[in-house]
Amino acid sequence: MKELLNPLEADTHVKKSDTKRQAILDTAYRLFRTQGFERTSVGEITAAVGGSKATIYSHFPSKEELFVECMMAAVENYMAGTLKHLDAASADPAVALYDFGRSFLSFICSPEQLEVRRLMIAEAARSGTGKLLFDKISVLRSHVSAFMSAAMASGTLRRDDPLLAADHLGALLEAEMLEPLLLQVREGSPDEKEVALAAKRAVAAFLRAYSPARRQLKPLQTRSKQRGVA
Amino acid sequence: MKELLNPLEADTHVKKSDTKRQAILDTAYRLFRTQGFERTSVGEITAAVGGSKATIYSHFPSKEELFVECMMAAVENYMAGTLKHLDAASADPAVALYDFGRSFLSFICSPEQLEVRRLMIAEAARSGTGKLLFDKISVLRSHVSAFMSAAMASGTLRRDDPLLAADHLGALLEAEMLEPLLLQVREGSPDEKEVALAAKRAVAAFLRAYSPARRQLKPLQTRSKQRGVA
DNA sequence: CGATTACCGTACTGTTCGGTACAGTTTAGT
DNA sequence: ACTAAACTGTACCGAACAGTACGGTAATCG
Repeated sequence: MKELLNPLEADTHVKKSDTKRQAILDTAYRLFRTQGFERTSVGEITAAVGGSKATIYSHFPSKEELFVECMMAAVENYMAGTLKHLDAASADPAVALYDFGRSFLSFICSPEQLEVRRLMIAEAARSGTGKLLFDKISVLRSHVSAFMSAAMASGTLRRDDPLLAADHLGALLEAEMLEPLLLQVREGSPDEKEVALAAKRAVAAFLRAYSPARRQLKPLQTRSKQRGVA
Repeated sequence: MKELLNPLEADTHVKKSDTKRQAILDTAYRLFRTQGFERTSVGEITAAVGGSKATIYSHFPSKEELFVECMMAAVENYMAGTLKHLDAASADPAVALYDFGRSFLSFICSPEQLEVRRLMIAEAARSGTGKLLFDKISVLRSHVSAFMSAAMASGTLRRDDPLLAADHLGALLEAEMLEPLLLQVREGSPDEKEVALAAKRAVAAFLRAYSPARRQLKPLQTRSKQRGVA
């Protein structure tokens, strides 16, 4: 019953049990996250998941490809964690932005996501894992950008490059907490209250920066043209 | 003549030649930056600097401490690169912020600084190197915060937490470029024109967010209290 | 000059790692 | 029950690694 879920996933190897494969992926993912790629040995994964090293190498051709599959699962998880907070668009864009910002920041600051972020940056050059995550982030960016575009069309935000506005919102959200967390100067994740306050300050600053201009201090129609990635 | 420059630096080892020590540090720093800690072997450093492995181990007790010394030099370099653009305060705070933002962003986006940043995040847990960098960043933050404080006192910026304003400015500056560069989705550093445009957009958004309020939409005296690091 | 000192080159030790071989054991489909 | 596949345990290989030992060389300084 469980083998017919997808017959074309045998691109690399033959078909094997799926539960074992998933158990290996889960354990390897956890160890890679907390220890990094080089400091995690296949023997350690074997001991943690239980079983034999040969089993791992019957499911994955190398440690490298096992790592890449873990990272692909990680970015899928990233998307599931961020995009689900984007559909509930409140009537007031201010509270919609705040709700999104708070849950987004809370997700970003979770220990697992911090570990993934560190790992992605550390191993960005390896097998193009960095691009893997960035492409997923781009999807999120374009979603936020669509929200911005709509808010600009309805007049609740000033007319500007919606993608730029999305980048600025994301940066403001991360401004207070991300750097010390990535550099591990604090021990654990911040609590929800701290996150909520940082998100509140970030959204407040964003709304001040992107509220509609009261007077035409600057020409409104200047849309910056093709600023980088589409 | 050169041995009397500092007689108390022999805390770890005896006094040796300084030029060789510096050559080892420079080479190791470059290799660590481009390849990371684990992927750089002492033999590789030896081959690149010329000489023998025993010489390295006569200057540094272990690979780990050699790495830490490299990172300390890196953060010193970081401070020298960022703080020097902060003194030239123009009359108009807008152009002062823009000048600082552009040079700061250009420095941050240089290949060497990107490599250092990746390395610091990757090896943040090792010997507290992450805290090492963050403490230096905090010095920069407090300098920018002092500038903000002065601008708020003179009425050119709205009254708010100056440290928060500094964080928001820094985040806006990095908003467009840092993430793809850290994840290595682009090949090299952006050119000066791109950096200047991103800085211009960031400073424009910042000035919109932190220009003095025209009317009292929100109470002005609400200073957020003790937001994290002093 | 003589002696101390830094440096070099090479070989070595002990360990760890990624990956394989293989024989035995469990599991699942029919 | 029979069989084929997946799985396990252990042992192994070759390579790479951090760090050491040691004899030889070049430079520095009295």
